[in-house]
Amino acid sequence: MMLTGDIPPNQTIYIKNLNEKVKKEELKRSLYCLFSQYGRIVDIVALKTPKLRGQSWVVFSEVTAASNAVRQMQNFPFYDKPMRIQYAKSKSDCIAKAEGTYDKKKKQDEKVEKRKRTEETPQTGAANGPRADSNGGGPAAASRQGKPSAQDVAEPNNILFIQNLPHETTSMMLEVLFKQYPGFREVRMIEAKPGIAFVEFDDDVQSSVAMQALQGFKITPQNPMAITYAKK
DNA sequence: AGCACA
Repeated sequence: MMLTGDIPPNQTIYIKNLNEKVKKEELKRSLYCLFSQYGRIVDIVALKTPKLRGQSWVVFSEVTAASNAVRQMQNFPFYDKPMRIQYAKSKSDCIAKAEGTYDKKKKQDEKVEKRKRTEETPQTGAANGPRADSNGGGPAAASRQGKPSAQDVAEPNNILFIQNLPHETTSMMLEVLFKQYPGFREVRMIEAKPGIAFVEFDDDVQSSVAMQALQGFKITPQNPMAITYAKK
């Protein structure tokens, strides 16, 4: 059975059937969030060009991480669409560069070849207007500093309170993370309060397992999440 | 469906 379509293992995975409505930056962050459970991620490539939208490359530092990701996240519903994951067909530039095997000249030659091939195909002039590739503003890392004194530390219960999230975190991203743990019920976020979330489990044992597992998890390198029990 | 490194 050729689950990976005959492509040899690669430390980069190729993901297709991604939801094309998701903006590039958000997509990258969510992919990072989702796949960093399998290993160190070196790079994520996502382009919104007509030919490349709906696809991404996630580069791991280890092939084994990529292998696990291919198997375990296959068909995972992500933004309402099942991800289709394969190994990438070629080595990522960032890896070649790190290995010192990156050849810029050769690279350009390949591009020229591809150009020729696509130009042989006659184009019918049905162009859409240019798409605005609007970058959302950079992360305004301005969360409040607050050392809880012993008396306001909540006792263990089934609801977790998450702080220090990047402001662009979505409930979908958190759901992806927390639903890996048994007893997961739901994520709640409040429009007016970015950077925090509540995650509910069936009971306090299950919420505690998830807390241990995800304490300090970084959705972006600057944002280790801080998990406590919610106050009742 | 679509394999790049803007």
